[in-house]
Amino acid sequence: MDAALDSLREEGYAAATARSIAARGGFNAALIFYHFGSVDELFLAGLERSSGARLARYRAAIGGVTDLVEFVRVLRRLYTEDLDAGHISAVQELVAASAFSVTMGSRLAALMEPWFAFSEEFIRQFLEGVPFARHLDVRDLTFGMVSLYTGLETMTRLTGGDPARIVSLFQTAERVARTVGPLLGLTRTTRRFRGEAR
Amino acid sequence: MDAALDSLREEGYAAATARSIAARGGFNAALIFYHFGSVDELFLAGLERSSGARLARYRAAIGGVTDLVEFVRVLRRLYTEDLDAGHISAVQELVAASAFSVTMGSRLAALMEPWFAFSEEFIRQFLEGVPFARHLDVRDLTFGMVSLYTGLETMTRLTGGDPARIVSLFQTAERVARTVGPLLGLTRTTRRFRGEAR
Amino acid sequence: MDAALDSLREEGYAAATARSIAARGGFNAALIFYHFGSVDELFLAGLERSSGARLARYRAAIGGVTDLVEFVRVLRRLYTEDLDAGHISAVQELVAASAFSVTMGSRLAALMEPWFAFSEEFIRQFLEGVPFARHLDVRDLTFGMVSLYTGLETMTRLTGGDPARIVSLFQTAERVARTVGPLLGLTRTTRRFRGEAR
Amino acid sequence: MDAALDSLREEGYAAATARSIAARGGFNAALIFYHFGSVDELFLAGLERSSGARLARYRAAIGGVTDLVEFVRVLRRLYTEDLDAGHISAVQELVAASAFSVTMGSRLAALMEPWFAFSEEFIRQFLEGVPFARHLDVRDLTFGMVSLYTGLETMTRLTGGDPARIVSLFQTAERVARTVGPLLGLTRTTRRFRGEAR
DNA sequence: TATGAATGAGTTTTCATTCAT
DNA sequence: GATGAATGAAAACTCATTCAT
Repeated sequence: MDAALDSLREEGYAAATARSIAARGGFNAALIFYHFGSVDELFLAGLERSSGARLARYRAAIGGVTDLVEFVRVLRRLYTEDLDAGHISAVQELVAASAFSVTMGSRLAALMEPWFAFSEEFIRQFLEGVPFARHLDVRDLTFGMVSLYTGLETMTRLTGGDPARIVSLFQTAERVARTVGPLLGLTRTTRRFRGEAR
Repeated sequence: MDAALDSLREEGYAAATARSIAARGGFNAALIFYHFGSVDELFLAGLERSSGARLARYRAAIGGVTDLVEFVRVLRRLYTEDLDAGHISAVQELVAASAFSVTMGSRLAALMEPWFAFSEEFIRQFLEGVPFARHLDVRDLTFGMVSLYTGLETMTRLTGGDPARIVSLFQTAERVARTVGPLLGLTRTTRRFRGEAR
Repeated sequence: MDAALDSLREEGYAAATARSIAARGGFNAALIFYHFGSVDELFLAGLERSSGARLARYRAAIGGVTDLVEFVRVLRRLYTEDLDAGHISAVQELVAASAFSVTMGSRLAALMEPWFAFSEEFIRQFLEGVPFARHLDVRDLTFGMVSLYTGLETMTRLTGGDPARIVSLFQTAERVARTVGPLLGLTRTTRRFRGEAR
Repeated sequence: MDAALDSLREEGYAAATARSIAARGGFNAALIFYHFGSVDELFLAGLERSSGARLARYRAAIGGVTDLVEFVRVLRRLYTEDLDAGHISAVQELVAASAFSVTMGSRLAALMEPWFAFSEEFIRQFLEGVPFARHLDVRDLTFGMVSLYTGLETMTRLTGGDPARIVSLFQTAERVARTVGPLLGLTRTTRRFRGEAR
């Protein structure tokens, strides 16, 4: 699975063939079919495993954040980590490649489901008690956020992979958060300071 | 070129083979190589042509807009049009598929350049005179906007292609624009009312 | 025809396609078929033309030579000329490529026929009155000479195309001629001095 | 490898396609790529194998010969054997076909290297102690001999493949050797008769 | 559980040649 | 005499997958 994901992010879906994966992992290509049935299933298995681990990390890091600025900051760290590790690359490759395969598409969609759920839950919690929230559809925000998150990766790669843009972008986001957040009452920092421990 | 782009959006990059394109267009597959040299070159030629036409349409529709709400509304119309026509699909397919090909990647990046330029110019013009703008890096906003724009397409397709989500999302965006715009002085409606013709 | 022969010697038979020849000559590839019927026929036509011209040159330069050393010297000049001009290259390419085509093979053999005839005639004349000649079969000498002549070109090209080897080889040949010629009575220089003008 | 070489000598390079080789050998054409990567690599592998075996045979048969006439005789036997087996044909086909491919050309040149080395070593040894040798450049003789050896094959094939010419040619060579050898002291027969065992 | 070999289906690409204009 | 477009046949090569061992 490691070899498969490595292949995916370093060479792309088209070049991540059974032979190439096997070469990378130092095993016989037929083993892929013995254990996983097909190359795509191997990718899915790998993704399932890594996806779970990553989601847990996101939950731990983001879960209790109630401040918009803090949120942006944490997200930046997570994002650059993921970018470095190539996690998003791997997913994006599969998503793009199997966008037209009904089976693969739904398998991948299922894989993303927990992420949508987590995002939604988090955003919902974040907006709780915020007056402005009645203008917002949480599902829309979730969808937009996930789309942006993955879209950034694609665009970064396309434009040469320079992470500077991403860093700068998160800084701008932070400044927006700092300014807009309070205006919309999107920060519950104050309340937190009133003493409830977490 | 039509057949190629149709293939690209309806079957995806992997299935958009010379043979399949030729079958769709009713001509001999060898013609692709005779005229374009390679399948990828054909895709690029098609994209170049459609990209120019689309950009012109965007310029015409968005160019003079100075109101954030109006902007969101126009963008929604353009986006759903594009989504229907499959323009973004075609680009996304190519982008994802050639993310690892240095040559194709840079060709595509070059193709997107005018879009970045247009977005940037528009955003810059939009923020002119807006006090809040000093918190914003225009290049970041541009990058984020383009990424979101294309990312939405991928995610829409992955989750079944239901356009309802997109419609709803733009409605939410409109509501945000309506509320946040004035707060940040992002609307120059007032000034426009002061009589300067456009 | 010029374009075809140029293609042949500079790119080799496999790469000397109708399209490439036409591009080199600045005309439409279909013209080849209009005028010559096929690419191979074009090659043959070109070869026929150049072969005649070259043979005339050989005849003029070698015809009256009766001294072995002089012969080697003249041959060296002709050979390096041909090597530079790529004449032998072109022939060799065709010979090798059509060695298994009965039609092409016999056409080429026919093309070489005058060369064999000339060589044979020259050698025969050269050996006239030479006592050692009774040990020699003129046809064998001819065949060997032509084979060596063309074989040298192939081997030169294979080993990097350095003409220094050829130069050196002809020098060695000259020294052999100088030593061996008189021993075998292969020089009629003396007789020529007895007054017959040339 | 056998099928490939057979194809090469019986049909020529152009017709020795993966399909034709596979048909001849009774296996799937894809196997060629599985095992050798490309058709050319297969040819090289085959040639490498057969070249080694042939060189060993030449060494054994020619190695100890010190008499020029004997040498011609042995060479005639070897040559007709090779001609029958098509060894030279195969090489010539490859040499001619890949004369313009830098990679293939150098691979083939490397393959011929041991032959040049062997020829040179043999000739050097042969000329040892021969006074006339100071007129001769051993590298030139080697180059000329190899060129003639292979050139004869091409020309034989071109002129219909009749081996009679070759037989006759070697007979002439033998007669020349018989006459010229002693004149130049190219025979060490005498010395051998003086009793030194070999 | 592992492997090397095998294969069929499919891909891009090339090219001589034809043909309507 | 010239051209651009078209095409069928065939080439090299790839790859997921199978299978005997």
